[in-house]
Amino acid sequence: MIIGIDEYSDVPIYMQIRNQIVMGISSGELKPGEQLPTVRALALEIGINTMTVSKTYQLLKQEGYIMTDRKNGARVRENITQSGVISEENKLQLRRIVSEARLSGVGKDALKKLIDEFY
Amino acid sequence: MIIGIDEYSDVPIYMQIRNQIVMGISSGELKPGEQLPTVRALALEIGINTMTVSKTYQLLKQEGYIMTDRKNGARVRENITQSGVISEENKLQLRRIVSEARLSGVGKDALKKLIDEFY
Amino acid sequence: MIIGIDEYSDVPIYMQIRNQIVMGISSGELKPGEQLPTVRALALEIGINTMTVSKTYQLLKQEGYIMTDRKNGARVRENITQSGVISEENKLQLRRIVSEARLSGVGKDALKKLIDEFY
Amino acid sequence: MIIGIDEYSDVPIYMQIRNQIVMGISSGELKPGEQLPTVRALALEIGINTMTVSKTYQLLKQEGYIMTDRKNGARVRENITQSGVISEENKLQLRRIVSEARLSGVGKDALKKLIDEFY
DNA sequence: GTGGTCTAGACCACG
DNA sequence: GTGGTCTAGACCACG
Repeated sequence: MIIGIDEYSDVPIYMQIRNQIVMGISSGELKPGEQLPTVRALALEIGINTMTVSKTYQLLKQEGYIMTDRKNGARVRENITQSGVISEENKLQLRRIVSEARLSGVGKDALKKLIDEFY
Repeated sequence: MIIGIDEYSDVPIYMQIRNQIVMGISSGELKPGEQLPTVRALALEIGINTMTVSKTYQLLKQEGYIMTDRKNGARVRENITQSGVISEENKLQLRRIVSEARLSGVGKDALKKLIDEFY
Repeated sequence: MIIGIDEYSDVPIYMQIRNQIVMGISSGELKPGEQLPTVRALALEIGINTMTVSKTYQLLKQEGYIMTDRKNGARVRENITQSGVISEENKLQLRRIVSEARLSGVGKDALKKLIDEFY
Repeated sequence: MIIGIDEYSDVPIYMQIRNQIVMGISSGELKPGEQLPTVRALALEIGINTMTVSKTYQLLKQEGYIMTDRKNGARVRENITQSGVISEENKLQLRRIVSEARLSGVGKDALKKLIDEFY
């Protein structure tokens, strides 16, 4: 899986990586149990500091998306805990996005189509 | 329209206000041409610095949601420009939200229901 | 409140600070709403790096014990969320401590006395 | 006695095994003088490196919980030295657990009940 | 002035 | 070899 950083984005680098890995897991590009690159390898590949990647992995681990075993490095978790609900924060952000889309003249159906595309 | 700040949120205050005003315009709670409170009044009401509210209004103006003139203060724009498309940034955020929801075990339909609710 | 670091401990520095602050909040030494020292001040006082203190504050914030407002720095939260239950991890650790105490010839009552003392 | 490893835990594997054996001795599931499995057998059973089990046994021996001889392998000590006091480290950890429980809204009695349960 | 992020480099425990 | 921790120093957005 290729990870790309937008250096002009307001989103912190460790968060950009985190988001891309989460989307990769959801899309199936990253399979349950699959090895992630080592902290050092990913840092070298992207051209950033190991600490930044380390921060990403710790966040993903704490969120329950990955696990780190000391021998093999980081792996996608086999059984990701499913809360069954959307977080309040994501709900609020979704509401904001829908509002902005509506004011831009984007219809409901276009939004639902994107849901289908991304799901 | 009542504006509330979540002091525990990581979203900057000026952005929280901006988001609530945008959602207010979209929902119709704020009508086209409607007068917004003065910077000073809103700052006093929320209990924050005037500079922060000022930043919000400048952002909203630059985004084309409101217009300001020296005489009448800030007003919701009568004819907000409609690009007809969702911004790339919002698209990416939507994709992230959908991914997280999916991994949480939330179904497509639940997401589409929220679209209906928020639109 | 005075924070002391045991540099020979296996517990990471950021965790030692975190633990002491949590115990300070529980004992009432740190009151709800009370200002914590700034990241820089605490780092200087303890003689460690600001990053390490920053890590502590982020952890405490994520755990819901403190909040950071961008103007005034970090403060003890007024309304700490009460789960009403002991975490599974703490339960397991408690069980280990009780087992070790028992094998050392420490009685039940001595343990309960400590509960009273620390609560 | 069955030993289980939590691969998602931050507690090192050798420590998880050590803790379970100590709790097993305290609960009476492992009797004084009882033979422990060989390093190789236990490693095979759990599916980990022999080095890790070896580390556990060395620690338990050094702590005075077990004794090893070349002929019979490892056995639970008949007469574990009883200091009669709780170690300073365990005391500190107990204090931390009590503090966290208190802030979570858990009462003294619930904690004492756990002492009774685990003792 | 405040916390948040990031770098370059180092050392360590675990396995 | 792996992630986890820490340092010394820097820049930035927010308010």
